[in-house]
This record gives sequence, structure tokens and C-alpha cells, in this order.
Amino acid sequence: MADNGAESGARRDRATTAEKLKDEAVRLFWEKGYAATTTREIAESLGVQRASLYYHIKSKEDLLYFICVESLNNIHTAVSKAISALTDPLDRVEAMIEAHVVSMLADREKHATMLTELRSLSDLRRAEIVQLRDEYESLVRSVLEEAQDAGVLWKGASAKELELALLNLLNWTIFWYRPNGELSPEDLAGLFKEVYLGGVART
Amino acid sequence: MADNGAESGARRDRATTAEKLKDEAVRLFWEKGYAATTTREIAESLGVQRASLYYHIKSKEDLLYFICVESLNNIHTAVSKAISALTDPLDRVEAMIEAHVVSMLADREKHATMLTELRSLSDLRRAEIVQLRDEYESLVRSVLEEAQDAGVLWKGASAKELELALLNLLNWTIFWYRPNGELSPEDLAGLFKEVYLGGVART
DNA sequence: GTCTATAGTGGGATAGAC
DNA sequence: GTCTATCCCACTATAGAC
Repeated sequence: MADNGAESGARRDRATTAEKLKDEAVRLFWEKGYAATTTREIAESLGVQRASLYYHIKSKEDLLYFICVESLNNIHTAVSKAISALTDPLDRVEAMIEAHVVSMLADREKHATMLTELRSLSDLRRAEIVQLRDEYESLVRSVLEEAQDAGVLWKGASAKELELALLNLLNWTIFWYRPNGELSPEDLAGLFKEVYLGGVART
Repeated sequence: MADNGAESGARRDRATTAEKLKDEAVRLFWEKGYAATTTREIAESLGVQRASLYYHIKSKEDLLYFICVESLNNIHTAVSKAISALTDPLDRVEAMIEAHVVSMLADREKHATMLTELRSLSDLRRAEIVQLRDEYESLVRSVLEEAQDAGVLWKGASAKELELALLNLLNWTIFWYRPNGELSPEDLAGLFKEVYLGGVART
């Protein structure tokens, strides 16, 4: 019942203050944006004084940075794992879509914050996150390219173009998905697989 | 009367200070985010003192509000116009995709700001913008639904689901499109039409 | 590990001259 | 329509007691 979101209520109760801090930060960053979220609000949500935060973190930017790293590691791991046991190229594409959508929506606030607040990081840290993101996108592209080479995906566009179109189709979901809405992450993954692979025209 | 209907290409050179102010604001809002952009920066970019801004606007939020209204009016008008002369349901879907992509990318910063900074508006103004957005989305949905009714689009998903999938595919483009990149807005519209209508699987 | 208190900076907006 | 000068507030982060 209270088990919505990626991390169960039970885990949250046992979480260290540092972990609760990160959970609260990601919630507020997604709700209001990084720049508009104040350390005062984060402290209030946790029921501690502002100064106490700085025992756990060095700066507000630390929170954003760790959120971005975790987000990309999580989705990269989830997708790698989902396709690792499969050999059929089209099966791998479908498993990738499913894992991407389910992982992204299970940890929706974290992924959304990573995808939209990159610009708020310092140059150095932003470059690090962009590299992690590029590595993940390379994985996606290679799975699509293998399917093209196997002759089961359209070759009228480059693998890069197929990757851009696929990530377009999947990622925008974070802006309108609601955990208690009509469509589950699995429903959405199914819809996107149909649309991406089969198209919607019926003549 | 003298101001009426000034939408020409030479508009920028003759733009009033109020118009230049809005142009500069949208550039900065998209680059750094609304909350992270200061009125000091906007004034500096225009080469005026901070206080001078307040002759033209009542508050910083005014700028965001007017940007959002313009953005939605522009894309709604562009798409309405593009489909108005067409009767074939599939032609209308294709023209809608083309007009949405070209309009969105021609005015990229404005649309991107509207789509990502809605949460920074006051409750009242946000509700107004959400309604404008809903009206545009209804137009998109009705075009898709007519094509379903005509038997030329897949009926395995609701018109609402087809709409969500289509806007996903198109809108995320604002995050990676670069005006001087390899792909023109027309190229991208073509790619998205192929992917959305025909799918990418080839068995 | 959390507290009280505050330093130090930068923010949006206004008053009134020209 | 733009200027100089300034108010007042909110922000991040730190110092040092407990």
C-alpha cells in the first residue's frame, strides 16, 4: 500500500540520515528544480537544522552530483543485465526497451533530475556525467546496430538516428507518468515496443 | 494599429526594447534555467541597468509567462494551418508531425522553456498555461483519432496513447537538437514520420 | 551528530532624479 | 525610457557549543 516508488517504506525507515537526505533532495529537486530548492527546505523536510546537513555533505551540489551518478549507474546496470542472457537481436531490443522504461520509472525522480538538471553541475562534474550518459547511449546504439546488421531492423536510418528516435520515445515519459495512473510501466513498455518496432500506420 | 501583425523576418532589427528583453530572457532561461537566471544578467545582456527592466515588465515571472503563452500559440497556429487544407487522414497526421517539429525547432528555446519551466509559474498562471497545452494536445489527439476511425491507424491503442507516444517521440528532440548539426528540422520530421508510422522492425 | 548563531553574498524590486 | 542608489530579504555555508 505504502510501497510505491523505488524504495520501500521499510528501507526508508532504516536508512541512514545521509540516505534520507539524498532521498529528500531528489524529491524536492524534481518537484521544484535544483536552483529553486533551498537547503532550508531540505533540512525542514528532515526535521533537522540547516547546519546539520553539512555534517553529511560538503555542498548542495554534492547532492545533485550523487543523484546523477546513481541514476545512470542504475539504468545502465538494469539494461545490461536484462539483455545479457539473450542472443536474438530483436529480443535484445525488446528487453532493452522494457528494462529502460521500468528502471527509469521505478526511480523516476532520480532519472528525471539527472536528465533535466545536468546544466546546474559545475563544468568538471557535468563532463563526468555526460561521459557516463554517453557510455549508456553507446550501449543502446550497439544493440540497435547489431539488429540492423542481422537484417531485422530498418537500415534507412543510421544506428545513431534509431537511437535518438528510441530515446526520444522512451525518455519524455518522465514528464507525464504518474505512479497511480492507468498505465503501468509494463503497459507503457509494451506500447512503446509496438509503436517503435511496428509503427502505427495500417493501410 | 501601427503594431498590428508585425511577424516579419526583419522584426528583430526593429524590435522594441520590450521584445528584445523577451528574446534575451528566453535565451538565458533555456541556457541556465529560470530560477538560476538573474535579472542582473538579463539587464547586462541588454546593456541597461537592472532598474530599467521594470519599466517594461512587472516581475521576472512576467517574462516566463509571456514566453509560455507565445510558445503554445505559435505551435497551435502552425499545426492548425498545416492541416487545414488537407482531408486525407494520413496526410493530416504527416503534416501535423512536420509542422510540430519545424515549429518547435524554429522557436526551440521558447518551446523548451515552456515545456520544462512550467513548475516555476505561480499556481494561477500555471493553470492557464496547462489549459493552453491541453487544448493543443486535444487537437493532436483528434487528428490521430480521425485516422483511427478511417482505418488507417492502429486501433490496438487508444487515441490518447497514440498521442502520448507521438509527443514523446517529437518533444524530447529539444534536448539534443543543434541548429548547425547534421540533421535539419525537415530531416528529423522525415525520420519521425517513418519511425512512428512504419516502425523500425524488418522481418 | 546535531544544535544556535551568524557571516557573507547575491537576489528581486522600488524611489525618485533626469 | 533609462539612470543612480538602495531597501530588504533569502540564500549557502561556516564557527563553535553541547
